[in-house]
Amino acid sequence: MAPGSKLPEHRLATIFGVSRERVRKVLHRLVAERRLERIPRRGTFVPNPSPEEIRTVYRAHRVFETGVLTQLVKELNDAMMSRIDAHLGEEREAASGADRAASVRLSGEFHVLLVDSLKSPELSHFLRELLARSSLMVSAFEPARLSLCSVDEHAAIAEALKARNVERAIALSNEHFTHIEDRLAQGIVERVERRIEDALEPLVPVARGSSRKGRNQRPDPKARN
Amino acid sequence: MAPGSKLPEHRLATIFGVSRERVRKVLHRLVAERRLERIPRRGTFVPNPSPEEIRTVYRAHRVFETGVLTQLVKELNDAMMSRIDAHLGEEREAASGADRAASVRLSGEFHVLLVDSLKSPELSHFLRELLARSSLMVSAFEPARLSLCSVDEHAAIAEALKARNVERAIALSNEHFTHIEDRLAQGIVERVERRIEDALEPLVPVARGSSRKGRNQRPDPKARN
DNA sequence: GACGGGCATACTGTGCACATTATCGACGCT
DNA sequence: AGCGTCGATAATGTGCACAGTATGCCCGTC
Repeated sequence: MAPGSKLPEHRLATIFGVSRERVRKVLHRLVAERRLERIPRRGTFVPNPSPEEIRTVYRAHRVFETGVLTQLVKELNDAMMSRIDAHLGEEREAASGADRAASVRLSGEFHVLLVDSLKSPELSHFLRELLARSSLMVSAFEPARLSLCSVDEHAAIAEALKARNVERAIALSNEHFTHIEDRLAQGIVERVERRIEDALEPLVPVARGSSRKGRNQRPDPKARN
Repeated sequence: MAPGSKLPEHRLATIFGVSRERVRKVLHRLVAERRLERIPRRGTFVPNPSPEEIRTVYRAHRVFETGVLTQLVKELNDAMMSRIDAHLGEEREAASGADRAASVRLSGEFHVLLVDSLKSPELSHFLRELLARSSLMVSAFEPARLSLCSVDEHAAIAEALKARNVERAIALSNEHFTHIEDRLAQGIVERVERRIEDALEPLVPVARGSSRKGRNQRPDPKARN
């Protein structure tokens, strides 16, 4: 599922064995959630996030969690703290173990746990949409390093919360998201460099033939899913 | 457009002179934005917000704007302040004048102005969805008093922002939304009382006849738009 | 050899018709 | 008279087929 690849409705329908209308419905929902992009009369595409978009998404994360932490300090009780501690325990276990998938999932759920404790479906829903977009960007630009959220940074935020230190919790949270953003930005420049190399390769003298370059201008004509 | 009223697809299609599929698409989008409710195989309805839902929406407003104000104090510059002042001027003008519609619109746009200055489409989009839900609740429970946002409260928040006083700005903002929430809660109890009266009326002895109570159990069978 | 216009193809957009299901009135029973 | 069941009706859900359009290839021309 490379960024920029097209998602033809009929192809998806045949792949998943459902009708095209069903595919359309799902695609429209994903577009509404900003997880796909749609150009009228052209088709639906996997978004290719620009550095600017990455910046605005993580800026949203920082502003949002600032509000969450400020409110959370006012409401924090023992039950919440023990839930947070339990979650950090799970995170550490997954991080030390080999279960990369669980580690990634738990990393995101730390922030979900914080906002869910405020008991506002609107806030929870917004964070989940933001996380979905972040995950997409991560999977696009960080196929290797899967665990972006550091457990230690989560633990530090939790410590500041326990100490009822709003300023410190906010500062740590903002740094936390900035770390992720910076690593993504690093990933994107690496990707661009790789693409430039790929684009330049056909131009340097290639000894042995089979240099079919007239057809299939698209980067991945058989892109699926 | 009374809360709880049903929105039949075919009827809307004939009213607006478009195909039913077009209506369906719009209804689904509005449902995704939580501005309508849909029960599978039953239909689409104008939401009848419960007190609990009102609480969570304004809680979201408070938490969200807390984050916005905290960030805004760090970034505030002269251009933004002058934009805010200009907006407050417009609000005052509309409030003193007879243009109720403009007054309501500008009241909401004050908060939009704040979040837009943070230059994150994600944050702006979320606030607009929240405002759409708030407006719906206001129109449902406050048909008379249209201007819920007080211009003075907006001005006070702006003053605290100028003074770089984060705590005060947040406190004023939270109170501001709590005021709106309380007035809505008051509106909802009044509405409930009115409904109870309406429901009780047929039970008290009615002198003159035409008490058709067997048919049309629905509160408004001819509900349109 | 390169550029521009025309044509074939594939994909998206949309209306339509049928199948499915919930609702409401009526009838019969207890 | 109240309640349960059955049938008619209307509204929703879904697949299908056609229309409109962008894309890419091919050929003709400069």
